[in-house]
Amino acid sequence: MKQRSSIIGSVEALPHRVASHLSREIEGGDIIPGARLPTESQLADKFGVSRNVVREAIAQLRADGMIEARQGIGAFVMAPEQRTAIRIDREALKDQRNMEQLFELRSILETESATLAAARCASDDLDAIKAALDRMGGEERWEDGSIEADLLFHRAIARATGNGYIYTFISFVCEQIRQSIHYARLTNPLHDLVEVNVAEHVRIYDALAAHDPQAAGEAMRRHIDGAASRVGVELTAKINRGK
Amino acid sequence: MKQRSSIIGSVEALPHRVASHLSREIEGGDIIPGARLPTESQLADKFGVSRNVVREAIAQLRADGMIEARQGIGAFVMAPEQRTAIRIDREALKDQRNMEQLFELRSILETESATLAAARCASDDLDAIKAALDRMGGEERWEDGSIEADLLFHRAIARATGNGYIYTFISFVCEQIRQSIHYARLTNPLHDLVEVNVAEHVRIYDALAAHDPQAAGEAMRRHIDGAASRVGVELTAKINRGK
DNA sequence: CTTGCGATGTTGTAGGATGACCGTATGATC
DNA sequence: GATCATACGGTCATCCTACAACATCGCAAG
Repeated sequence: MKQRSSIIGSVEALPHRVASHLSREIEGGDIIPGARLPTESQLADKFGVSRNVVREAIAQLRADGMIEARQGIGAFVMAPEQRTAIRIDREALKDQRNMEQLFELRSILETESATLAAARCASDDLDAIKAALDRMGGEERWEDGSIEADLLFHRAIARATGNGYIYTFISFVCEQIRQSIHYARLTNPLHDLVEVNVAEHVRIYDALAAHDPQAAGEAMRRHIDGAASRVGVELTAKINRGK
Repeated sequence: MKQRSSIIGSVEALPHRVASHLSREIEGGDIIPGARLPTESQLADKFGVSRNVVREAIAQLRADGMIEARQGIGAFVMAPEQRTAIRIDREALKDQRNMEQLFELRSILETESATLAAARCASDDLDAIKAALDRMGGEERWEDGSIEADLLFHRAIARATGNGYIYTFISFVCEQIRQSIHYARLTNPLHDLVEVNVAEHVRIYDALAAHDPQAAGEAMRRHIDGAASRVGVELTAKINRGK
């Protein structure tokens, strides 16, 4: 079959490209909430793809609650508040300010996570956290393994809160940050900073093991601040949070 | 065209039903991460739908990072940690314990949101918050309008933090809770409780207007606790959070 | 004026055809 | 016998056409 003339040449799949394009148009305000999208056929012509591809793209956006399609009428843009999913634009994180804000959110979640975990964690929770910590301090300080153990550590704490939503949200935010960092600079030895990083984790673990919520929370907050500065993000806007 | 024999009779669209079914199978552990899904044709036969429908369902799951399709090989289940989107199962919120956990997460986010907002909010931010408050206390205390103004109030505070991610996360969590409540019990007069609710909001606003972070945070925490108990959810596991 | 019905447009679903890509088996070459 | 090129079947990616389900509008009959 002859190849249609595509909009852009890329490795990404067509539905994803169409979805991204529509998503940006909606996010950017080109199409206001409540407005109707062009028909599937029109979109197919516009992007130079088949109607089938357009439908798959719309299926993705519809799953997020970004648009709503009604049979016989058309597809409509929905208000951004009633999304059924949270999605973070990886591109936006290249902006230092956005990364800073995401770190601030992470700080909030993780600080409280550590606080709750200190009060609730059982012995097996502590074992899991300790295991992750050992992996970090162990021989596999090389790039990937270390980062993986780092995430494992934080997830283990989140799990120790006993709150599945906290676990989900923290996992998500951390993963977004990790991938964004990993993408920005692939090589990151800096062994002296690794030592600092491990030391911060040890302090968190000690507070958790002592079941001291306040100490755990503060250790975690300092750690996130440190982690942020280590990747070049300064949480300048530090407020005198209720401490 | 003759109607195929569908799995279940429902008003939901076919792709969504297939996606939900697959999602539950993955979430439930029936298909472990890394495993390969049946081919599109097999799934089409299994669900009694066309391959087109299966592809739309997979498109949704793929957008969430739940599965990954590789041309020429098949579709594979991915680890739950590397999802690219957060989605909350509305069904699961019917379980009191899950609702309780979601409220706890909301408490964390909103408390810190109020704290930050108190330190950062500008006069126009306060105006927006005040406007929402007036709408709540105003004449439209009837069901929907009141709840809408309530959400508007909380969103205005989140916006005043200047952190877009905090706004997104809080909007999302609040919306999930609202829809779940709205679904559970459609009628909710209880006018005396409405007065209490408004009073709590006033206290939050006063703290924000006074730019008192600690007072704002505590007022918000008390409000969320109160809101939870008003819908029958007790945040029993209250910890001595770093006060 | 109201009501019913057809025309038209839109999304939803079915089904088949072809291209692109992957893994493996087969067979030729050294 | 070992190695490498090629053929083949399986699978996803995309395209196309056709029809069903639903909504809206206009027009004609009552």
